[in-house]
Amino acid sequence: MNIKDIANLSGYSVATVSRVLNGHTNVSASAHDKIMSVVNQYNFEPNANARELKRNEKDPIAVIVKGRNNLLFADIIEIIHTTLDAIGEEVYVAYLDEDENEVRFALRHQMASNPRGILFLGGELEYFKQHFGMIACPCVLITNSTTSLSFPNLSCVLTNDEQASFDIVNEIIKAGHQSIGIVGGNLSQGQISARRLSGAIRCMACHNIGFNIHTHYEPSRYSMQEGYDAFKRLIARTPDITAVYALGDVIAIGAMRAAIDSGYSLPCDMSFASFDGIQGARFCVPRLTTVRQDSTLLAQYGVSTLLKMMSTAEPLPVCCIVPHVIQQGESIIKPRT
Amino acid sequence: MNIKDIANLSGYSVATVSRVLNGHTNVSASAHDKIMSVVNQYNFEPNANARELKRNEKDPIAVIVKGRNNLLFADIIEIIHTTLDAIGEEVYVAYLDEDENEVRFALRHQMASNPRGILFLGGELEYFKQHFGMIACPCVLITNSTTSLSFPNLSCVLTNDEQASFDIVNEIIKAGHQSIGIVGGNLSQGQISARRLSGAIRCMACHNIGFNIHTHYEPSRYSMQEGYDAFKRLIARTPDITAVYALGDVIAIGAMRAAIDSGYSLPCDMSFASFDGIQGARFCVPRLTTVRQDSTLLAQYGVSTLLKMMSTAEPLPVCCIVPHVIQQGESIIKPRT
DNA sequence: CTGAAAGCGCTTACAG
DNA sequence: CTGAAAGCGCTTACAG
Repeated sequence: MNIKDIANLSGYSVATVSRVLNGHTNVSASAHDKIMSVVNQYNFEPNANARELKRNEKDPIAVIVKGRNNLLFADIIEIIHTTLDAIGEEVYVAYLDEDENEVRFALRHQMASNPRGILFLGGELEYFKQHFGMIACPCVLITNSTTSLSFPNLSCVLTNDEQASFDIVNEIIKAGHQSIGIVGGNLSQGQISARRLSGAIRCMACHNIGFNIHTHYEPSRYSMQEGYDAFKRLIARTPDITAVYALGDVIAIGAMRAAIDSGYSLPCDMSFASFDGIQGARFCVPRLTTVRQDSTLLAQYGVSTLLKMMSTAEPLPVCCIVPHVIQQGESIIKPRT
Repeated sequence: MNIKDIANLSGYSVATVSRVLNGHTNVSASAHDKIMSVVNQYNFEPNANARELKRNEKDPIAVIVKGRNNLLFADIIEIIHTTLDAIGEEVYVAYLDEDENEVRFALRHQMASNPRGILFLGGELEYFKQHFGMIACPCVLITNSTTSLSFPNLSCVLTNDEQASFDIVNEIIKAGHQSIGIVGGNLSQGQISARRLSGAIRCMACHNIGFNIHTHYEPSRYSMQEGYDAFKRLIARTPDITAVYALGDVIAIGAMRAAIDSGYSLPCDMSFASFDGIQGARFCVPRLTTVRQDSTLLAQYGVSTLLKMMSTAEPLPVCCIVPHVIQQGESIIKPRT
C-alpha cells in the first residue's frame, strides 16, 4: 500500500494525495474528503524513508546519549520524548558507551541521516574540540559547558556543578563537620566530576577546613556498587571522617549501604550528602540531603534552545545555566563529639 | 556529499561505488582500494533513507516500550541495544505511555517504516487480540504471554509471574507470617499484576492462610510514591498485618519508607518482599528479599527469538519462560509474637 | 484546484 | 569486473 494505491482508489493523482497528506490548502474540499476517507479506511501512513528522502532531505532530531546507566539522563530523555512528540517531531535516540566518541558518532550519523538538530546528553569536551567543526546542524550539549569552545552552532544547558557542589558541602560544614570524605567521579576524564570536586574544595577552603585529596578522596564510577566499594576503601584509609560527600546519588546510596555494613548507624555516626536528586534519594534510609539537578528544566531548555536554533537562520549559541536546589533529607546531622 | 561525489572523486561509476560500500566481491582490488580511500578521506556514509528505500524497503528492528518509567524495561532495552548493535542491526525505540495502544502504534509504524521485526516491551493482550492480525512482520512480546492468541508471527518471552509470586510469598509464610498485606498493580488492566496476585493467593491458600482482597490488598501504580501512599492506606485499614508483599521493587521501596515514617522499625515490626530484582533492591535498608526477573535473559531470548523468526520463512511462534530466582535480602524475619 | 514529470540518493538486474 | 539505466515512494516546482 503506497501513495499510488491511494491515488487509484480515490480517483485523484498522487500529487493531490500528497498535498492532502501534507495538509496543503490548495485542494478542493471534495478531493480532501474523498482522499482522507480512503486513507483512513486503510490506515495509510506514507513511507517515512521516501518522505524524508524528498522532504528536505533531513531526518528527525537525534539524541546522542553518553552512558547507558544514568538515571538522570533517563529522566531527561523521557521529557525530551514527551516534549518533542507533542509538537510532532520524531526523535532518534542513540545510546553510546561512556568511553565512546560521541562527536565521531554524530559525524557518521550526519552523513547517513542528516539530522535537523542534535541533542547531546553528556559529552567529552576534548572530542568536541577536535571534530565538532565538521558538524553542520544546530546542536545542544546538555550537562556540560561549551563556552570554552565557541562553535556557532553549539549551545549548552547545564547545572552550575561547581557552585551546586559548594552549596551542598556548605550544608555539611554548617552542621559542624570538620573531616569530610569525598567519593565519586574520575578526574582524568569528564570535567563534570572535576568541577564538583573543585566546588567542594573551595567551600572547605572558605571555612578553613583542610582537605587532602590523597587521603580524603576516593574515585568511583557512577553506580551503587562502585559507591559501595569506594566507601570501603576510603574508610579503611581515613577512618576519622565524620561525613561523606558523594558526587552522585547512586554513589551515595551504595556508600551508605557500605557504611551500614561496616557497623555505622546512620546518620548518627556518619553524615552523607550527594548530588543529582534522583527519585530514590527521597525514599532511601536515611533520606538523602542532596543538590537536585532539575531534569525537567534541563530537558525543556535543551529542547527549546535547539528548536530556536533550528528555526533561526543565524543561530546564536547560548549557554543556559539551570538553577539547582538543595533538597533537604535526613542524612546530615551534627557530628558526634 | 553523496555516492555520486564519491564516484566522481574516485573515477568509478556509482554502481561500483555502491558495490564496494556494500561489500560485494565482484569488484577489482584496485577499484576497491581507490574507492575506499576516498570514502575514508571524507568519512562518507551513504544516506540511510535512500538506502533503506531501495534495499529491501525494510527499516530497522523496532522496539515499542510501554511505560516510560520502568527500571526493568530500561535494563532490557540497554541489553537489546548492546546485542543488536553487536551484529550491526539498527534499532528504533519508541516510548509509549502506559495507557496507549501499542498495537495501533505498531500498525502505523509498519505503514510508515515497514520494520523487519518488532519487540514489544509490555503489552495489553486485548489490543493484540483486536488488531495484531494486520501486523505482517515477526514480533516478540516481552513480559507477557501470548499463548492464548496463537498468531503465527507473535512469540513471547516472560517470567512465570504466577509461580514466581507463589515462591516469594512462600518465603514470607515460611518465616511464620499469617496476616499478609499485598500492595501494587491494577487488576482491571494489565494481566501481569493479576497473575502475581493470583500466585500469591494460591500460595496462601496452600497454607490455609486467609486472604481478604478487600481488606488486605491495595492497588498502586509501579512507582515509589504510589507505593508509599498505598502502604499508608493499607495500614490504616488493616493494622494487624505483619508482612507486606509488594508486586514490584519500586513499590516496596516506597512502602518501606512509609512504614518507617509510620513508626515501624524494619524488619522487626514488619516484613517486606517484592518482585523484579532491580539494582536498588540490593542497596536499600533493609535489603529487599525479592524474586528476580532476569532482565538479561529476557532481553537475550527476546532478541534471539526475533532474529530466528526474521530469518525463517515459516516462523514458528514460541513461548519462552525465563527462570526466576529468589534473591535473599534482609527484609523478611519472623513476626513478633 | 489538479496532474504529469523531475528528482531526492541509493541498489541491482541487465548487458557487456 | 564495470557502467548505464530503471526504479524504490515520495514531494514540489511547473504548467494549465
